[in-house]
Amino acid sequence: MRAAVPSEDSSPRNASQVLADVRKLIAGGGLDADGKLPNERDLSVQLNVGRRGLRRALDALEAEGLIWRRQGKGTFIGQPPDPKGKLAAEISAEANPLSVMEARLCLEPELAALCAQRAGPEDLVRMHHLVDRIDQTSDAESAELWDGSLHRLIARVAGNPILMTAFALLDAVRTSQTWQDQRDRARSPELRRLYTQQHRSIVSAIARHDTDGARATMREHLSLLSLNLRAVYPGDRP
Amino acid sequence: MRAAVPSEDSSPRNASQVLADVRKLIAGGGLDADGKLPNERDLSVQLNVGRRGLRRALDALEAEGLIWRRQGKGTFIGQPPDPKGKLAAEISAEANPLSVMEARLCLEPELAALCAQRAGPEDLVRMHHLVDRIDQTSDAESAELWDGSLHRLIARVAGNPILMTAFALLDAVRTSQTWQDQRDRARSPELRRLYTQQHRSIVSAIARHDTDGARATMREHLSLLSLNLRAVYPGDRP
DNA sequence: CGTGCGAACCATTTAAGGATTGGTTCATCT
DNA sequence: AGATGAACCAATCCTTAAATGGTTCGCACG
Repeated sequence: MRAAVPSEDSSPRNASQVLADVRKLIAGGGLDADGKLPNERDLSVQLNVGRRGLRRALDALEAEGLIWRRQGKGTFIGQPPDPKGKLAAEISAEANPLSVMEARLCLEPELAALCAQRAGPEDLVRMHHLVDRIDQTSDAESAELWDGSLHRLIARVAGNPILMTAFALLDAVRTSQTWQDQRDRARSPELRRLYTQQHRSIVSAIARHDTDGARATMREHLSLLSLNLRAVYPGDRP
Repeated sequence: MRAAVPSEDSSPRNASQVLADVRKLIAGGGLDADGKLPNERDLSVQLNVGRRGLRRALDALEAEGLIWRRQGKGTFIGQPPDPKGKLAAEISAEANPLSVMEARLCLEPELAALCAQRAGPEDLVRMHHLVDRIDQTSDAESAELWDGSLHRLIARVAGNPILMTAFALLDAVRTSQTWQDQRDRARSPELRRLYTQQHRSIVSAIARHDTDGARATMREHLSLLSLNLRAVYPGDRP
């Protein structure tokens, strides 16, 4: 490809082609459970572009909030987990799915409210990107990653260190547990549409800086999740 | 030593000699900054006792609370550090009094609501007892301690492991900070009466299992604290 | 037979070294 | 001047061996 078009105005075209290729890769699913992309050296060979050119595409996607990168670790889709979550999980007692959901219902509406107070234009653009990704992804595992990323971004933009750590603990517990049952992910198209609508409502309330609206829509979303969880995990209490 | 007294009633005497030797070592200083003792194998040679005998002495000292041991790590004088300590310190570096209060306003009303669902008779007795103690204590520092105990009890009775961990971190950050200004504690009799009234309202709502009431009264209490805090720490945001 | 002892084995933590991965710089080419 | 590939740098991870406390086993002695 590069050899075929070396003398054309290759720079803008080639860069946008690479960007499109990486987008396709991100959208295509089939990545590891942690959403890890191939390393830069492999990916540049795979996409037939120099590493430097690839990095420029990755820079753009990172700015959009669709990927995160860490030197020595790799490149991953979505938003990064807060490292304090793992630490917090070490000192926390065991939690079951119902108590995790209960904690989410207490915490995340408040985070959404704070996020609505503090979100800037760039944050909102990223949230919209993530909602789009959730919507457009067909495989359940990727949808889960994008979904988790949206919630991570909201928690981060909320801007409170202690609450962020609390959220990170929830995030760490949720992603480390094997009670992610297959049924939990087999979402009917109906349900998926409803979730997406709820995500859009949350982000819309945040965009309007509507604190109460954000709190209410997040609570609504999590209540629905809670209902579905209880159908799978009956129990008298968390 | 053992060779010199093999035929006497050596067991109790030898054991107490070993115990005394280890005590001397503990009291003598000259250990590392982290209070680490030599490993058991070295120490048994040093004190001319078998490892098994040494372990019996160490068992006794551990039971007395003078040392702590961890497999793979070593034996240390004193008590183990609080596992929350590192994480709380990290959070503290990013937090300020306003953000701590903000987190309290988000978290503690929810804890009070869960507590109202789950409190048993014994819990209520303890809560009333603590409220009485806060009321009856004349010095500000003690009142602060009882106050903290009440909030901790509420968080515990709420019964959610994740939220409990979040609260514990919040508590650790709060109590470790030097922002505990003396003015913060010099509460006028007027204000103290109001706080006590609020504490009673909270516990009363909890006793009635009035979830919304508990949430509202806790929020009211913390909002007043927040107001007073803002008077001391002006700032546009947490 | 019961108890103590040393040796051996087991389980957890730590440290070190090499491999992997992203971040940056340098030299060369267009 | 900008793009490119190669080389170098810095951070993270993984593996392995060593260090350390926890426990068991076999033997000796009273």
